[in-house]
Amino acid sequence: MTRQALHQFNNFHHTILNILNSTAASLSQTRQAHAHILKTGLSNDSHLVTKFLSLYANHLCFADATLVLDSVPEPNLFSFSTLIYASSKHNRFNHALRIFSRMLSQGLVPDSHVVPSVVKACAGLAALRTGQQVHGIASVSGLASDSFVQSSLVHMYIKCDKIRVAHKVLDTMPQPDVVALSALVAGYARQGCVDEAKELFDEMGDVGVEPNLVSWNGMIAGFNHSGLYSEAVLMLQKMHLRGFQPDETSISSGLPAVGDLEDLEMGVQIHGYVIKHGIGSDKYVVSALIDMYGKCACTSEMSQVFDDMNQMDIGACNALIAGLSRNCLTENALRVFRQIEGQGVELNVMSWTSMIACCSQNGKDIEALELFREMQIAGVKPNSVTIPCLLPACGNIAALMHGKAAHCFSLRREISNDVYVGSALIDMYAKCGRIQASQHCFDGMPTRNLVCWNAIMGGYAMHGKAKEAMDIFHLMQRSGYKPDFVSFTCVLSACSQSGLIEEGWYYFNSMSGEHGIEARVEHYACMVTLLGRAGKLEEAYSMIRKMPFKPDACVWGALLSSCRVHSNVSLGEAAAKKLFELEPKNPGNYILLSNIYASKRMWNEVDRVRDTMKSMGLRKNPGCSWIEVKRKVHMLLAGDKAHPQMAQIIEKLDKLSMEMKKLGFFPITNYVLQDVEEQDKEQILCGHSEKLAVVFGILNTHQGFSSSSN
DNA sequence: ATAGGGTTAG
Repeated sequence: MTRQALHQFNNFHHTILNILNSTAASLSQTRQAHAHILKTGLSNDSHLVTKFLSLYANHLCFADATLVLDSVPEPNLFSFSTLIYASSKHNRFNHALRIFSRMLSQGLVPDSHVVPSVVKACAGLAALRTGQQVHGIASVSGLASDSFVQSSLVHMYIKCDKIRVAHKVLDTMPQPDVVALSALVAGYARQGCVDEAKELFDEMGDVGVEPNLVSWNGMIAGFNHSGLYSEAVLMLQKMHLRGFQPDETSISSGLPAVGDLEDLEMGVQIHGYVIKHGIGSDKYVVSALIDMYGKCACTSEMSQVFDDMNQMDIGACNALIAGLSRNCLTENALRVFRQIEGQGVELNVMSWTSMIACCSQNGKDIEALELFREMQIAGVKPNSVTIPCLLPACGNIAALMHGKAAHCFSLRREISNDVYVGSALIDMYAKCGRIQASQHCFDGMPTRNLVCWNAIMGGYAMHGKAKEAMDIFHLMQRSGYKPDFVSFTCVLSACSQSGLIEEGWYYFNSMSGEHGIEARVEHYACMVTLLGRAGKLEEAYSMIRKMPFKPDACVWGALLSSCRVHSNVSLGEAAAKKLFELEPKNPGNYILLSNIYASKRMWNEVDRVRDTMKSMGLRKNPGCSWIEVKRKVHMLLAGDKAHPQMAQIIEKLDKLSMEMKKLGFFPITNYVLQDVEEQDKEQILCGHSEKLAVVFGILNTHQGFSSSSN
């Protein structure tokens, strides 16, 4: 070696030592040093190897780190441990587990340092089986009494929703620490086991552990997560009284509960606290404030908080979209959504799902379906919340094909067993005229909740199958479910569809009598429909007058429809008068009234109503009737599965409904069925083999219409 | 070289 070379080498060596001792060595420095080490053959030094492993891993260069590990003939426990620790720390859980299994295959016995990192990886992946195996290995290696190991196991079992197992592990700890206890408290509370959480929290003192800020926060978050809003808020107040300063976490966990209680006064008070304590720039706090104002219907305050935010955050954006959606400001929500998209902030599943939910809840069904498509093009994977948000849009416009596609999607993503997905599928199929498919979904569900039962019952009610609906109502109770107000809406509407007056009264009276549920406005609407359709119009009217609250448009609408059926002018006028006040822009009400006049040949009155409509710029919305037609076609096709062209017919129907809604009105009914009476339409669609030819004829006519206009 | 609590979509 020449003198110069030796000098250079010494310089290098010096540099390398400096680099290795500084924790903040840059990636290029690390690479340079590593290259040098490889050239000069110092790579058997296990201390150096470990140092490189840790440097590479902390720069998230796991491939390089693994390469270093590969270059050593026999890495020691310390080297493995370092890499596993770093992998876990940076959420590379699978990597951590791979390295761990390599470590085991080299015959190395894990120690109390490496096990917590491995367990953390299992927790991160919610990999219960692997976690249990690691637990076994730790026990065999005599590490089960190490407090760090135990603490990590507690955490892992909580993440895997095995709270009781976690509790057992904790009970074996001679001195459970505040960390593990707080995690367990939060775990219980999150799962809705409030009593256990409270008990554990209250008994912390007895074990010699004082609950700290984190313990309190865990309780608040847990209560919020389980829907126990007043408990959450109470906890927040209590901790403050006990001398704890609520921090960012306390506030962001407690505020959503304040919003759900619509306690604006407290919300504003907390907002003041946030400003006073300078924690208003925390992104979680900002999101929670937006959420709270949104829930309290204070949209301008909500937007103010958003505008004052100094850093763009997708969580806050999502909260804003949800808030606008909640307050029916669909256009604004869409604008915000597109703005975010344009600003280069990455939209996540929640952003897309919120937007889809917003559209399907606010009458923008086509937009919801289009957003779903766009979302997939954008490469964002829909989840088990996205599907139940999308499906109502399919049902609303009887878009069976889209609904089926969503069903297939949930089967592929293995989320079809989710109770919300299942319930939404049941409802979608029913609305598309496929009650058999609804029943099939219901039967296939491994777990059910009340929502599922209500969905299938509502489906039968919708199809006018009162017997089936009532059977389900009783079967549900025998299966141990207590009916709620939705269940009664379903069973009552089933009765009203089939004119079962006696049964209707029975269920209506049993509601408050046997089940302790106060009748709501929708239950009264069902009863009005039931009585009205049976021709007991005066009785229906007195039902409305006896209601303990202000009748809404549904109730008056039910009366008006009944008056149409029975051609009752005087009561029809009374109902219409109320409806014109409640929803002046709904053309359906004017049409119903004019139909009543027409049935009595009161042509002057007919003209008067039509003139009013015209002067208000209203016109008949044929889209609604078309969707009804379509439902019937779906229903009828379901009974004729053998028809060779069924698939094409349905596909055409779906495409058509999309196009027509886009056009803003409904050519088919206008164009072809314009002058056909209701009962004739019925005949066209429910006749025998000609029916399909007729439907096809309609479609072909429309096809010609639509292609020539394009 | 180990550790616990947070917002927004049904």
